[in-house]
Amino acid sequence: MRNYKRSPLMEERLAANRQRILDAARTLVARGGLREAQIGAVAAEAGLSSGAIYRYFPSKAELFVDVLTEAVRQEIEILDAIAAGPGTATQRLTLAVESFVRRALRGPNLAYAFIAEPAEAEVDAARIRCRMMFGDVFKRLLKEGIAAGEFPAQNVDASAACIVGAYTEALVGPIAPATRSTRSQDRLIESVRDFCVRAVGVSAPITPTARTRKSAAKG
Amino acid sequence: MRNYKRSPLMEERLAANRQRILDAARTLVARGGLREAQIGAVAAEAGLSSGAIYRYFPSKAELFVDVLTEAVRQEIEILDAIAAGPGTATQRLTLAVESFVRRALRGPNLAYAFIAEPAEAEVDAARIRCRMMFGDVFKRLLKEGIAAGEFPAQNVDASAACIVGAYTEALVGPIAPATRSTRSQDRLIESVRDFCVRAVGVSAPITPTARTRKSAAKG
DNA sequence: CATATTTGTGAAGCACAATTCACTTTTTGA
DNA sequence: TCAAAAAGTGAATTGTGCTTCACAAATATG
Repeated sequence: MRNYKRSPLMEERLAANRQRILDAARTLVARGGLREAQIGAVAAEAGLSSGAIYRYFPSKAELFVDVLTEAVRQEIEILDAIAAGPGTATQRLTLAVESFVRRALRGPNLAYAFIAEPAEAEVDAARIRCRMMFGDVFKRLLKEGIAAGEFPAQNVDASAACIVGAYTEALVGPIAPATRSTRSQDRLIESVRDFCVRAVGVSAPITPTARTRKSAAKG
Repeated sequence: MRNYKRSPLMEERLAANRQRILDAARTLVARGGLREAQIGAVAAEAGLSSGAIYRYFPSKAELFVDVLTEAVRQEIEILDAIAAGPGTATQRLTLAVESFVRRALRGPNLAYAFIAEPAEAEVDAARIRCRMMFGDVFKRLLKEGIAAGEFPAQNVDASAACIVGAYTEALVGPIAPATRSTRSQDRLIESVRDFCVRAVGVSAPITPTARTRKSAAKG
């Protein structure tokens, strides 16, 4: 028995286990935050023993960096698609913020829980990188809008960070927990979206169903 | 020896110790975040033994709730003074954001480190309350501005939260660490300030030395 | 000054949760 | 079917840092 080789079936099962661990971790974080997502709990949720986790991930920190990375990658893809899509920069910015906030509120998407929550240094570092990635999407959008004359000149680094900060706070801060009904969620989404759009200096405020109106007179 | 009474001198020394503990904790947090501020370190910094801490505070959590509360109270006082002061709502908002960001960047004021950092549930709860207190100051300002016709109607709860989130992110997020020179700090302060002012819907953007200009034409 | 009371000390105790490891079960290859 | 290899188990180990506590030092009272 020199040459041990995993059968394709086994290979698959292992990959499935790994994914189940990631999913379990994600679920627990979405449910109760990183605080609740202990190795034991993750293992139980995944239907494995705590020891088994360490066959798949070298440490708790690395596990959660992976969870975070995966969750954020999905979000970034969506944001990127919107940013690269059709329409004016204003329209795309509007859509990007709205879509992010809506998805976050819907949960258990948890990218948002991750952006905001604390953890061991290693995970923390990954979180900062992720916030930066989100910021970069907006930064690009801002540059385009400024070039197109839609937005006034501004410090795009700062504005991008402010946008990320603004909707994060609105999502995980004191406001969100009180926001339960679909009705009030919609209101929150609109409010945050409009806040961000105004913040980058769009002169004609956007109304619920946004369309470009070059000729719009301002009050 | 039935009726033991502390001499005034002793009373004073105890109060001084208590304050020294609070200061030590504050210093350590400002220096290395909550992560570094362990009971042992706080005790050493205060020139006491770890056991002594527990003569003054029932637990680490309560100690840090007190530290946080004290730090935030100072900030709120300043913000409140600005909010209640003279000038249009726009001017006061401008000044409030600018002043907060400037003070935070100056450090070791650490109110900001506290707003953003994680901790045990108890401290976390206090942090949320504090963010709400900051939000409330802006909320009032927004209401006034709307009443005065300076800002368009908007969800003041959401906008206030967004403002707090925006400058917090700009301060503790990815941007701030790179911001070292006074020059670039000034730029950051201006950028964040302008972002927030535009965000609430002031039609005429504010320039470094702000003045109201009703008639400003747009490009 | 003698004694009760409070304050200060810091090593020991404790709780909690990550990680390891001796062992069992399962899979693989002959 | 059997032995080597790998995967899985979960109780024991470990590390970390808050909290306690038996004792010492200081302070107050008679």
